[in-house]
Amino acid sequence: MGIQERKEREREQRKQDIADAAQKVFREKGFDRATIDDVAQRAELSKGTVYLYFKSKEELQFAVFQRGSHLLIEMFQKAIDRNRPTQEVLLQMASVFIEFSRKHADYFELFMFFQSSNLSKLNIEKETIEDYFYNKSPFKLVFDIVSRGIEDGTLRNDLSVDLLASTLWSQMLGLLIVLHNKKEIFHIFNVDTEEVLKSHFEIILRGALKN
Amino acid sequence: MGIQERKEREREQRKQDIADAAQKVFREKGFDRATIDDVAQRAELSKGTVYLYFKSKEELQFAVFQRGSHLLIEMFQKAIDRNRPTQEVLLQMASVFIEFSRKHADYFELFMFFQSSNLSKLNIEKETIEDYFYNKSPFKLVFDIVSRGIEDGTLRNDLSVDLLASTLWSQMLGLLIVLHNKKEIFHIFNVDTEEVLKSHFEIILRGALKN
DNA sequence: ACTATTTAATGACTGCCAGTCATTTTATAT
DNA sequence: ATATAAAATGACTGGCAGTCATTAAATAGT
Repeated sequence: MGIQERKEREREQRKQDIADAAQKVFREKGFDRATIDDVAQRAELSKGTVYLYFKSKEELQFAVFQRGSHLLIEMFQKAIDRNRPTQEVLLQMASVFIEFSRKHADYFELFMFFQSSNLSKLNIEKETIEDYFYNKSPFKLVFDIVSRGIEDGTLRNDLSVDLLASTLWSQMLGLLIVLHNKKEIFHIFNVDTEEVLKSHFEIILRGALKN
Repeated sequence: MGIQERKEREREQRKQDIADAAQKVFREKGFDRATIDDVAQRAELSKGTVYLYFKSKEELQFAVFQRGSHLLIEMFQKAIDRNRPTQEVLLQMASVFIEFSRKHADYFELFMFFQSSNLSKLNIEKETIEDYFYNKSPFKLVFDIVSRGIEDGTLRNDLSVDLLASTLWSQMLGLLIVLHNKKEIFHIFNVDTEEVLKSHFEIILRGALKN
């Protein structure tokens, strides 16, 4: 009796279709201006149906965020050349992240949004959020490379892999958030955001490499 | 004819009163749940009057943010002991910032909100925002101490004061944003946010101090 | 093939609220 | 005392997230 399974697949497909529609609408109008009716119309469904698949507008937003996250993972994977020295790979990843924040600013702004909200206060299925962090976060890739870096002696070994990876990732993500769309503001202080990134790497590398 | 001046003062006073009310209401209900009517009622004024003084709910939010920023400046000033070595003063400031993000989480969440929004897209008087960055940002204090640190040889001198100060500030603010309210999430990766802060300083100090 | 039952989809409706604006009240000028 | 200007009011509008009673479609039972 494959009916259960087929229904399961169909349900998943519909969910994807709605997320597709949401993605387009959010990109076109921006999250705040977009309405659930817009999304429903785009997906050729009624508003009520959208709510059968996503419990809130925020959950829909989280679904789009996850797609952005997935894109970042792909970009990382494409960029990582495991034949190159670890330091180079790490810098390459950072560079991909910077590129992501610029070329896919709409996605990156979702990163900013969810970093800045108290996830537990959002009307999103807890399971959905946990599944993301357990299974779908791009951080996992960073962990792999940092792990290799500590093993091959590139990175300092007085901090645990978990800790060093978490720290480097958080610093990078945090910095990108603070710099994003702030060119003009940094110019008030006679600084360009590009330079800040460069000096970040100057400081971090000196601080994180071995010896 | 001091009527002009008196009126000016009264207007400013009323603005403060409304901001006071907003601060209380936002703290009690949270920004999203709070309504302008709540604020008006708290200030014993009508909704329309609130809009005579603030052009949008966001502008009211920005006014409260500025109070938080002012509090942070005061906390910095109280903590800075210019007789102590620069490295110690810098760490002391970082420690105050961490304390601020915890003990005044409602204010800090406004920092997060405005860092994560595109300021130019908010319905806030441009002049208000510029005035803040030019005259009221706590970053200025960081700049002073970093400047001293470069002069007295504590900090590396191959980066300009503006640049090093901007970088250290952005790293710290970004990291606090990423860590805030994320204890549980970091635990998924076997890391505590406290440790991340410690290792941040390990890395930054090694990377930013001279030689 | 027909009927009953379960599952999916619909869209009119509700409640809420940011922001507006014609009207009223209060303060100042003449 | 009256005219004019400035400040305050609150009823009203438009828009939208989320709900739910109703309808339609799919599946199961006989």
